[in-house]
Amino acid sequence: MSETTKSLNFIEQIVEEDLVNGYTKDELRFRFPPEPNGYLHIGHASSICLNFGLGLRYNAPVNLRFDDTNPAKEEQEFVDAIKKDVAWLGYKWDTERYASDYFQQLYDWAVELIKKGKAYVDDQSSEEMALQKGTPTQPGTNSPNRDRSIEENLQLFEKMKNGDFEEGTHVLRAKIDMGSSNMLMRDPIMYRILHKAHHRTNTDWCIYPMYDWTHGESDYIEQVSHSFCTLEFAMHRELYNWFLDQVYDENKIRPKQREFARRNLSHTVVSKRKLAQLVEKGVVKSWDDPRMPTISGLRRRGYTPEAIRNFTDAIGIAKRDNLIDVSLLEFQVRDHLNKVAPRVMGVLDPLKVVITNYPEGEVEWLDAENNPEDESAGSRKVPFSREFYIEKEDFREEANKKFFRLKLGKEVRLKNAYIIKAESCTKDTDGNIIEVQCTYDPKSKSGSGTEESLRKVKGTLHWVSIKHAVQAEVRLYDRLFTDESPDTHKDKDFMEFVNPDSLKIITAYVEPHLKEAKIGDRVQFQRMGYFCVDPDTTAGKLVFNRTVGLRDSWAKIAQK
RNA sequence: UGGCCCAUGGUGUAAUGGUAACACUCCGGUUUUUGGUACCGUCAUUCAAGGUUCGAGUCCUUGUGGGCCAACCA
Repeated sequence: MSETTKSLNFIEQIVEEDLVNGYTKDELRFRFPPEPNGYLHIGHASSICLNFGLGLRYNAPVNLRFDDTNPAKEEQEFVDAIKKDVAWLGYKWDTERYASDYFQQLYDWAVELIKKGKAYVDDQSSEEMALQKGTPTQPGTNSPNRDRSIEENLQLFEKMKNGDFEEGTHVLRAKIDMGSSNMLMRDPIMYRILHKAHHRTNTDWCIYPMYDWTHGESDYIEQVSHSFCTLEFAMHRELYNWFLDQVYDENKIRPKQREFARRNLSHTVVSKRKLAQLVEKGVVKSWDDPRMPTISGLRRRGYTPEAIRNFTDAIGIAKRDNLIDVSLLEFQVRDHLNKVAPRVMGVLDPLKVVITNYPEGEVEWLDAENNPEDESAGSRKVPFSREFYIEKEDFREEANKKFFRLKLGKEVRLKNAYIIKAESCTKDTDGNIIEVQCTYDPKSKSGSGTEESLRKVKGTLHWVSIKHAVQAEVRLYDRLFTDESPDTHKDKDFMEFVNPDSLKIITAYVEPHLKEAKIGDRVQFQRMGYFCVDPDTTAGKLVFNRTVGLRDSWAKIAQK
């Protein structure tokens, strides 16, 4: 064990300081509080890993709390999807909570605020209230209803709750300070009327608490010690604390809100509205399309939970604006898959090769290592015969010495098989090469230990015996947007940057044993990249998604 | 004519007043039956200007640049 004391991020430092200044370890409690109004995406992963990571680090409970205060947007379907994604990422929440569990408590507290003269019912239109609210540079003015009597407020609020009013006609407001430089403190709305069924409380309520009134109090009810959220909530902290002051009991834990910068990933968008647009416009097929930055999309793409966790770990957490290059994410999948993905051979762009001196009809089952990074992965048998496919790009009639592949008159190693030499090739009437004729060195078989087999030949190709090949649909993905930050241009819509070539579907030929592959299986097609079996796969049709290509230094050389 | 937050290489993060670190990317090299992996090497005096200090990326001031705040959304 090396003594590499990893430096703490500023969030961990806050917790450490609190541990020094009075908190005991068993008082620590965290929460991940999604609104069940959509699918989780890569941006949420940071928050999930931050909160659950803290839980793991301090052996503290982490609640999964659904912030379900707006029945107009929230659905059970999203609750289920979120639970699935968090669990898939590998985290276990202590208890599953819902802000809606606290509706009664919140209501009771609101009544007390009214009694203390700290909240009032306003029956102006939202336009009137907006006008009175002022602007960031101009103070607001008091509502004419601000000094309504406590008795009247109580009656009105009761009526709101009982459903006596139409939507939009009355709200309950906290009486704070219309002159505050913080707009959120200008008598914020605590409750609004919504005659809508809630996915959990159904029609029990027709008044619903607003985020600010709900969030801190929910943290307090759950005795969450640290409530971490993104920077755009920084201004809410003052209000969070004000609401907490109204109900706080000194013998209890007082939750502390702190903010961090949301992580922005390059070449994608993450807002629900924009992702929905991609689905609706048919740019992608679904919310879990492998090109989507959703957790479900990444999962389908073949990303592993480990890769995503390592990614969030590597990018850290801070307060400054950021745009994280996708290469950091891609590195993590490659890094993990390199260790765990079995190697197989698959030809994506086939060119037929015939070994003229190999006996017709003969088949040899050759040994192939499953993973050079992991001896315990063992080996498998791969069929070799007279005719097989190689990649079109692996043959040239002539090429310079930098081309370590098959060319006329030169030798190359077939992975796990023989050394072959290209003798001639045939072309169709358009001049396209359609077949290469080779000879092989029978004594050069891989692993045979003969002098010939030990010969060093520059270049090793993957191949698939034609007679044994299994056809598979392969979906090759590229970044969804050509611009690194598609939705930050003032003069251009993000849809203008959609990459028209983000998906390419081809037919590939793969090793026969892949017929047994199951949905979700991840493999490396040697020299080609990492692939996983898509859920569209059926008994008669194999479908692979390319998760990510291998690093390709040849492509860089070839470009020059 | 406001308030709050932020500023370290191409990217992300660290350095807790003691002489800029780690990862990715890029470029170059070694090993290799994957042009993969692994390994080695190159790439910044920290937005600017002042100030405090023996010493400043770190503290102060003033600029500059960026983000956030006026939903009965979260």
